Amino acid sequence: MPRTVDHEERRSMILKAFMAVAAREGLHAVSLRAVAAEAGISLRSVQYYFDTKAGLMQAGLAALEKLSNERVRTRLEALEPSPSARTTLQALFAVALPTDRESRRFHLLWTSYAMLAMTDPEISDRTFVDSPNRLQERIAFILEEGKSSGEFDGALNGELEATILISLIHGLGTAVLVGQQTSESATSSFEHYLDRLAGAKSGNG
Amino acid sequence: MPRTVDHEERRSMILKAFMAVAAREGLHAVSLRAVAAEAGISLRSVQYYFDTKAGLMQAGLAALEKLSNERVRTRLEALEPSPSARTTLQALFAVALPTDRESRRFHLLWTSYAMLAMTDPEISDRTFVDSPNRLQERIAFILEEGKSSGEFDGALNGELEATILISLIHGLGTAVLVGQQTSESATSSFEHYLDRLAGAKSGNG
DNA sequence: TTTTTTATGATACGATTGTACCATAAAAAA
DNA sequence: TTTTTTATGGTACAATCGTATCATAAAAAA
Repeated sequence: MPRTVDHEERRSMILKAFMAVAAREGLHAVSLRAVAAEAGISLRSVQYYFDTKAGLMQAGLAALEKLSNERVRTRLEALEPSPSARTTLQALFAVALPTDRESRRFHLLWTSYAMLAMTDPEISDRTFVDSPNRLQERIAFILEEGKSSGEFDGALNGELEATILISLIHGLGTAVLVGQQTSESATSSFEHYLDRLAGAKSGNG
Repeated sequence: MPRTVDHEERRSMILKAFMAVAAREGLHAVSLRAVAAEAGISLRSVQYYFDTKAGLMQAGLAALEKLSNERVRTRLEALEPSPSARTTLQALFAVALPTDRESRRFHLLWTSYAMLAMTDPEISDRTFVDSPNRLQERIAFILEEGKSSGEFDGALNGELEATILISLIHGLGTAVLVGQQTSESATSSFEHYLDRLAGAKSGNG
């Protein structure tokens, strides 16, 4: 088996074990030995493919981000052709809500990483600015489309509304994650919000 | 000095050191020795007042919650007598926004604890349900008062709006904490939201 | 076939951690 | 004054961690 082994396949196999350990025991409790045991390989092999623990942690965050992007893309591609702005926003909300185990795992680890990045200089804190920024731009774009199609009022401030929407989505997601809200109550709240957003066609001043 | 020493004063002195270490190095990096060094006392003394690390961690969360409640209370008491619903909501938002160092520290540690509670059974996860629930009830009450005074539409669903408001406040707070939003943009967004909430007096169907 | 490179295992090392134990100074109680 | 209790320091211990080193099986290259 040695020589000619797919490095990327090997790395992603180890990263899968990393995610499992991190989700089960907490990001802070991840150790190279625990990841090795989870993957069924030796400590040395984890070192071989990620060099240091910092390398593994950084790769873990990158993998998390990639996974999230794929989930969003899959969800949006599953929509009917030319979906309405509201349908698209609903899909973005649904994929962000930590309902299934994989989604809950993502939320837990993403937030843990975000907090870690605030004290640990080895974790890039740009990720937690750039990634939400991209989502916010996407939402702003959806809102613009909604304005063009007459679904939303043309006077609606897309940038401001996008900021509110992404914060609301994130806030409701966290509330569901910690168990303060149920998926149902969070969804009703979001739908109610969309109702008013669509209904407030004449703005407020 | 021994015999007759104020235990509560001693504990809160150590907890202050605990907060400092946790905020500077991250909650995961807190050790009994680091707290002892920060407080300028011996490891043994930290053990004496908190017994185990789990005891210290639990006391840390309780202290954090108490600190937050005091901040909210102080802020609300500083308002003019009989403030409008909007003024009260603005104050709640302002105190929740991580602008000053103490507020940023609170947000970082609170969220870190919330994530920790999801994998560590020694940290009570009820805290992260009960505490937001109390805030949500308070917001709902404020909205009811606003409805009575005519500031908000009487048909407004207070429970639903409170859920949205608390999630929005939390979401914007986190966005500011990680640096994705500035305090100014978050504040504009919140004000804009309040505008529409107050303006949508005829509901939406 | 011999040699080199790749991938992996085993393990040792120094550092750090939570916990437990022993000693003792100081104050209160007798 | 003697005795007991409280508060604190010092330290030892076993466990765990990240990292580094040595050895080697296996495959590719020569």
